Formats: sequence, C-alpha cells, structure tokens
Amino acid sequence: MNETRAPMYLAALNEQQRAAVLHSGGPLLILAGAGSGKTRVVTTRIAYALDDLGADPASILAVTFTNKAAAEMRERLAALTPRAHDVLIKTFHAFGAWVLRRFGGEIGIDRGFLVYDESDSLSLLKAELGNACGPAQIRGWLSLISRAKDLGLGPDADERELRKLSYDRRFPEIYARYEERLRATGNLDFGDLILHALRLLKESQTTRDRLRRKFAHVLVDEYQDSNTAQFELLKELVAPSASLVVVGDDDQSIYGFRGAEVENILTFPDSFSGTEIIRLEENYRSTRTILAAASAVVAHNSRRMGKTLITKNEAGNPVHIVLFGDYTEEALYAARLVERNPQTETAILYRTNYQSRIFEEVFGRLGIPYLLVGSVRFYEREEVKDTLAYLSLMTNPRDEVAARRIINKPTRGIGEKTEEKAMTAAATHGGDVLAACRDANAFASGKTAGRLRDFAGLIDGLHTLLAGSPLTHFIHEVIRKTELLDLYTGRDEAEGTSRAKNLEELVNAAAPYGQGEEALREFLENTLLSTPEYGEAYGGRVTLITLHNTKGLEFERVIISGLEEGVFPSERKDGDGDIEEERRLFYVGLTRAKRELVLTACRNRLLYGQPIRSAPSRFLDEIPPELVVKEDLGGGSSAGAVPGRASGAWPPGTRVYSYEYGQGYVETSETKDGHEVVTVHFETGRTIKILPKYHDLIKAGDE
DNA sequence: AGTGTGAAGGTTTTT
DNA sequence: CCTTCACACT
Repeated sequence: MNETRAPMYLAALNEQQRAAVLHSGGPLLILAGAGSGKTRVVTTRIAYALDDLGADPASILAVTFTNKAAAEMRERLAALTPRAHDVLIKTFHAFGAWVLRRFGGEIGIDRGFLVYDESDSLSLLKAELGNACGPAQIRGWLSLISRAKDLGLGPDADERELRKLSYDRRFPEIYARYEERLRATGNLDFGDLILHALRLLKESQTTRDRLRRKFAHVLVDEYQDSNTAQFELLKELVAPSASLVVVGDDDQSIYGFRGAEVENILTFPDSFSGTEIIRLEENYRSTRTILAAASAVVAHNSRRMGKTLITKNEAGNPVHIVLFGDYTEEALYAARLVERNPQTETAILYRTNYQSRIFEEVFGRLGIPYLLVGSVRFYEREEVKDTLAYLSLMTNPRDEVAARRIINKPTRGIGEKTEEKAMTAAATHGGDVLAACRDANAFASGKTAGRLRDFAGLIDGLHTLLAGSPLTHFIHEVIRKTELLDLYTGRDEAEGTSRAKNLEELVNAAAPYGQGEEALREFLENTLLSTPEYGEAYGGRVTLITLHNTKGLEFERVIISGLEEGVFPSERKDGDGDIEEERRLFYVGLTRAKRELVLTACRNRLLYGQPIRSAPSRFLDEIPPELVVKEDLGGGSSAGAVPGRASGAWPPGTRVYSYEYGQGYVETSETKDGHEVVTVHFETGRTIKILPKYHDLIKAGDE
C-alpha cells in the first residue's frame, strides 16, 4: 500500500473499512452491520481501483438489488471520482437484461425482447389456462413458477426438483405451458433475466470467457438478498483471477418471499475458496439508544451469524412508542410531529403500500408536502401501460399480452370473441398478431375484419413515423393518433384524475433517447426495469415509504407506523409467514433512524373497510423497557371523547415525561371546556401549560 | 359490441 | 373499502 499516494478519502475510513477498500487477492466477504458505512466502502473501493490501481471503468461491475440502491451508488461514486461514468452499476435483473440484450441471440433469445411484469405474466397465464382456474389460483401458479426460476429451475428441470415446490401434480405441466406461451411472445419475465443469463453462461463458453475477461472487478451489494439463480450466475461470471467482493448483513435479509437465500451469505466462504472476511461493526448512523433497541430486537432471532454493533454516538432520546385509537389519529400525530420540526428529515414507514393512503390524505389536507416512494409504480399505471403496449407491439408484433391489452382500447368494436380468434390466427403467422390482423378476412366477417385491418394499419402507420422523428415527438404522436390521449383526457374530466398528465410525463421521459427503433428499445427497457419516483414539486422533508424500500436509506427521524399484530408482523392465512423475516424487516426499519425513533400502533384497524380490534405488535415488547417511553393517546372508540380520561388524571405533583421537553412534574391542574389543562415545570427550567389530551405527555414510569 | 348493475371476494413486501 | 366478475340490457 502506498500511503503517500492514497487519496484523501481513505483517511476518512476506520481501520476495517480501509482494509476492505485496500484488500486484494482472493474473494472478500464484508459483513456490514446497519449504518456501518457499507455503501461508502463499496464506492470508495471502486474509486480507489479507478484512481489508484488504474482500473478500466468498463471492467468494473457493481450489482445491487433495488433500483434505488443502484441510483444511490451511482450518485455517491460520481461524487468521489470523475472516472465513474463507464462503471456498470445495475440491479441483478438489469444486468441480466444487459447480458441477454447483447449475447442472448446465442440461446435463441430475441434481441428486442421486452420484460413482462407480474401483471403481464398474469394475463398471459390466464390466456393459457382459460377459465379453468380462478384468478387466485393463477396467481398461485405464477408465484410457484417464479420461485422455480429463483431456484434456477427451468421448466425442463428435474421433475423431482420441481415437485419440491408443489405437491400439485399439475405444476410441471402448467409451468411448461406458461413457458411455451411466453417464448412465443419473444419476451421475458423477471425471473428469465437471471435464469437465461445463467443458461447462456453455462452453454456458451465464448460468451462466458468474454464476460469473465471483461469484468475484472465484481462487487455485489446486499448479498444476503441474492437467490440461488443469482448465486449461480455469479459463480459463472466471475473468473478465478477476478476481484470479487460481496457485502451484506444476514440480519437485513428481507426478501425471502421472493427466493432470497440467506444461506448464500452464510456459505460464501465455502463456495469461493480463499475468502477473507471483514466485519464492519461500528455504526455511524444512530444514537446509542436506537442501536441498543434494534440490537435487542434482532437478538430474538435464532438463525443468524451474530454480530455486535457498537457506536461512539451519544445516547440520545428514548424510543417513543405511541398508541392510538385509529389510523387517522396516528396520521394526525405524525403530521403534528412534522409540523413541529419541519426541518427535520423524516420518514414514515409502513408494512404495506396501501397504508400510505391515510398519510397522503392527512398531509394533503394540512398542506404538508411529502414524497411518496414506490406505491403505484409509474410504469404500472393503466394509461402508461397502454401506451407502452402500443410501443411494444410495434417493436415486437408477437407480443400477445400487449396486443390483447390494446386491441380494443380505445374501443373500436373488437370484442372478446374476435380477440380470441385473432390470437389463434396469430399462431399461423408465426405468432405475429399484426400479420393476423392484416389478414383478418381469413377468420372474421367483413365489418369486423375491417376493424382488425384498421387496427393493424394504425400501428403500421405509426411505425413508419418512428424512423425519422425524435422519440418524444414520436410517442406524442402515438398517444394522439391512437386516441389514448382523448380517452384519458375525457376520463380525467369525469373522474378528476390526472392520467393525461402522466402520459405527458411519459413523453418527457423519452427526451434523452434520441430517435429511431434502437432508441425506442432502449427507452422501453429502461422504463420497464426502473421505478421513477414522482418527487416533482416536492418541497418538504417527509418521505412516505414501505419498510422494504428503505433499505440503504437513513433519516434523522423515523416513524414506523401500524405496529399491530396482523399488520406488522403481517399475518397470512396459510400460516407460512416467517416471523424472523418480519423481525429483520423491523430491524431494518429501526436502524434507518439517526436521532429520533417513533413507533406507533392503533387499537382499531380497518379490515376490508370494517374496523376491527387489533393488538399491539409483539415487536414492541422486544425493545428493553428502559430504552422506551410509552404513551397511550387512544382509548377505545374512534368517535367522541375517550372514556376513562376524566378530569383529574394529572393531579399536581405527578411526575411526567414529555418527548419534546423532557422530565418534569405537574404544578397545577384545572379543567377548561371539558379539557384538562396542566402546568408542568420541566427540569430544563421551563414551565409550560399543556393540554395532555393533545400533547405527547406521559406519566413517568407509565407503562 | 358496449355498458351498467349487483354480488362476491380479496391484501404483504420487489425485480 | 376496493377491485373484479358474471349477467342482463341497450
């Protein structure tokens, strides 16, 4: 190591971090606790390789699991070195697409393939199985198929292996039928991006060698989230001579439901011989209290490597637990916290996306700006998918799912029966739906055939515009000529929505892509594999986000909401919920907080619109009581006054604790307009009048 | 072919 | 509370 040449950024690292950056030789496993500077180590390591070891940017591959993490890494690397531009930073799936786009032809994959999302796969399987299965069952089959792909099992895999996934004897056959139908469209689903990339590397020695030569440096972030297929892909991809670094934390494995195998990180040293392990156990993010709470919670899990996180940070405030009557109170409380310290960067975390709704509503009503992350992904919106379907069908006329979606949208007099006939006819044209429509006289009567020909004509006509015009202009023509724009403008007026605006946004999103067929393909690929956030006009400091989406992020103040049994931990009827994974998810949430941590729960929650009682999450009891301040702001009913809170609940002399002001005692107590008003003298020397009902005041030692 | 009605049924989490 | 689906009507 050459200390004199070592750049400034190395000086900012601790000993373990520096060792992780400078390590050379065999594979490296970095076990990085929450907040231990993991991303910093990865980005610094890349910058060091570029700036000091003279590595070629194009020889570096960094893989993450979410788009957000990839974006974050790109940004932070760019801040370290100007040579970052050509470094390949992608999600595992996007990397699979990258490989297949270039070399997939060798195993018969269409260069112009698009990626079907879950709903596309669903409609495809539905088309294949007809009315024989209900929607729930189709969903079930699809999830099995996707698990199989996670395991690296294609439809031709050993039947005994496939049977392990399902006792249902029909599964292998249904998997095979789905796959055949999918291949006929020329497109791929998410699982295929990994599975076929793996197959390619196994079958084509040329491509494997080529990629192995190219990627002399491979880094994998969030390695605990990798699944079996991804692990195998990695083994094929990385040359023995290459530098392989994986970073992860078994306590933060939260994607088991989509096939992630914690085993991959536990057995990494066995799979890659000569592995060195470096542990990052110093947390730079959270207060001592927050870290102690999180560590105590995750200690309840049995299947873990075990590690001890330490921090030099101050103890900070206790963890604040608040109980409410219902979700509205919970949301109002969060809003009030935000209003009180509007400059404090805050995140509101929840288990499921739909829980964001009440916060959106309350924040909107109070005029508090917020950033909503994830929720309904842009490209999953109906109007966006419609437009993308037109574009897809143009580039790939075998795209059955796209064709079904738009063949009668806007309505053009083509019904279900006709649609079915057209799809059947497509088979005789090599799957080309547009060709079948042009030749509609073969299976449809005069008028209907004319409509089908018009449909094909519309798309062919649009296609001719593609070559000469910039992509933005072209897509605008598509939404105009297909009359999607009119359709949604009309609906917007009727329903008060803003779908037409989303279409404009889609047009704008195409701006960086130049023109022509190639630009369109690139645009489609990027759109389908990424999730842009709508942060426009966001002027505030509040983020609404699912727990899963927060991985890798940090906030000054974190509010985890909906801590109720059945919600978090979530409860599944079929009973194979994994409580330890839920707990890890909770751990992830807790460790996002830098300084302030608020946990909230409600006594009543809504199930299908009906209020039902719910018990506070067991996780709340797993935090040591001495780290916690508990408060109960919600009696029984959500309507009217709370019984049992009559005047005199705060007699003079009561020792109290306020989250805002600290310890104190009640000096006087009186009742005004039916509300109890107390004067509290705090240890800080301040004396303040407080309405306990509306303030987070609690009795010291209160449970 | 398209549209409107009522009843039934359904919730994780992401690529 | 929402969406989705079957069925009857225009």
